[in-house]
Amino acid sequence: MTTVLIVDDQPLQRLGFRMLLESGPGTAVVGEAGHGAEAVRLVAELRPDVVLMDVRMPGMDGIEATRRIVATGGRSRVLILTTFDLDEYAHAALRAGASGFLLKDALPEELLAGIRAVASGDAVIAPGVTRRLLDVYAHRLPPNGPRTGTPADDPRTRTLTEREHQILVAIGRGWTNGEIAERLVLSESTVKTHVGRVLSKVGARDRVQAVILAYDLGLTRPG
Amino acid sequence: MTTVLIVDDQPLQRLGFRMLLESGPGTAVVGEAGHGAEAVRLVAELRPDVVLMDVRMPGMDGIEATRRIVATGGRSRVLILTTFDLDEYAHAALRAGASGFLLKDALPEELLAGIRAVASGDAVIAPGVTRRLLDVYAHRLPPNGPRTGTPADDPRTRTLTEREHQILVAIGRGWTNGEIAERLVLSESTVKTHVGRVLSKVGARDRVQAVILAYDLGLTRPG
DNA sequence: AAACCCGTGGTACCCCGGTACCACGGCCCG
DNA sequence: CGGGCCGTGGTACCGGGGTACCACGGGTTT
Repeated sequence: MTTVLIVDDQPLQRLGFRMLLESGPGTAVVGEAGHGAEAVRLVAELRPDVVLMDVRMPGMDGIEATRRIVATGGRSRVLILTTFDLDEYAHAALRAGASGFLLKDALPEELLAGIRAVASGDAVIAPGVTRRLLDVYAHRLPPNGPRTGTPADDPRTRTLTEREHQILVAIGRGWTNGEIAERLVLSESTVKTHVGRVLSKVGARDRVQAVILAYDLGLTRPG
Repeated sequence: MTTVLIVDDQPLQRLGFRMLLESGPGTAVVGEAGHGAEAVRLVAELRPDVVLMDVRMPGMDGIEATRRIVATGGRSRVLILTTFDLDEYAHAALRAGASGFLLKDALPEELLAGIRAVASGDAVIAPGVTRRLLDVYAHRLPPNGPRTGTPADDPRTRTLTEREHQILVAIGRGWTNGEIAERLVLSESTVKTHVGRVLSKVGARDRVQAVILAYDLGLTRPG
């Protein structure tokens, strides 16, 4: 019997997962969490075999929650679920230590299969994402996968600093450089410097594409 | 017994709705559709009391599907479901003839209550959206609601022309004016003219905010 | 026929955004 | 201690974006 913790900010979505998992034999839902912090807490308490983790959540997101769960060294394995088929996401998720990465538009059987696979120690990646992941990792990592060693950080892929992340979020909200300067209490020059670095790091040619990226990464939530 | 047709492009989400509706007494799921066109077809065939309609779908979206369903004059009533709490959305949905508008993060009980209300002829609007809707409609429409008569189209709220809509989508993809001109085979001057009109119509001060709007409206899909 | 909307195009102007390059203080780590 | 990295800031330059205003042909409505 595989025990599962469901993490998603939408009650209705959780219900769907719960119904699915409880209808199939071999899986049992031992808990639900509505955001990242709660997930981390419940994993420590319930020690589930598999954590079904949504990426986009208010407060602590799925990636960060995954990072912390994996860092505790427990035996729980994290299966990331997201609506979007985006490379950056997959990379971040796997770097955070997730054992799998599936899209929410997966068929119920695929999801069940994924949970079984992850529970038995395998890794699962959504079909569409696999090939591009391989393209990226194949030539710079040992064959046993991304979990061993730090992915070589070339400056282009290097993660954003806290400040830069903050700037990216601000861009994603549609703020002008002037507004960002105002709200973060900076000079516009500084903002421009940061924006420039952010754009070059994430590979966006202008702030418009950075906005798109912010949405794709879930940094900005519609509405 | 209220019959319901579920329309959502994500099988897992449909499953959640189905489980919920079949567990509660008084509601029965008579069918599922994965996109707008299928929804229109199935409504004509199954004549459900209520159509549970997602907004963001590939191909024909929920708004357009709603428009067509309502246009047929059947007795099916449409309850729109969306992830996002956005005015424009609500307006478009209600203009299209929907009987209700709920957010996907609603609690299961709220959803059931919404379906019951819509089935019995009432209108339902998500709490957060209600007030702003009233603010907009209160002073320009008769008290019995948006369904009677055309909402006075002042130029600011007037719907985009087909071309302008196309331009907005292009902006949402992150294209520069030059790229739009190239791909749509126009002069850059013309593109600028269109862009300007789009921005003023949708109330965006620059293309960055138009991109955000495009995401919020579901014109652009992440990934 | 006149009025209107839509799509197309142009000119002119200004400002914001992005880049290149540089500078300095604080901090941490080898 | 010296070398990075990070955050802060500046100057200078230029290209694209946005606005204002105008123009014309084709279609529909009045």
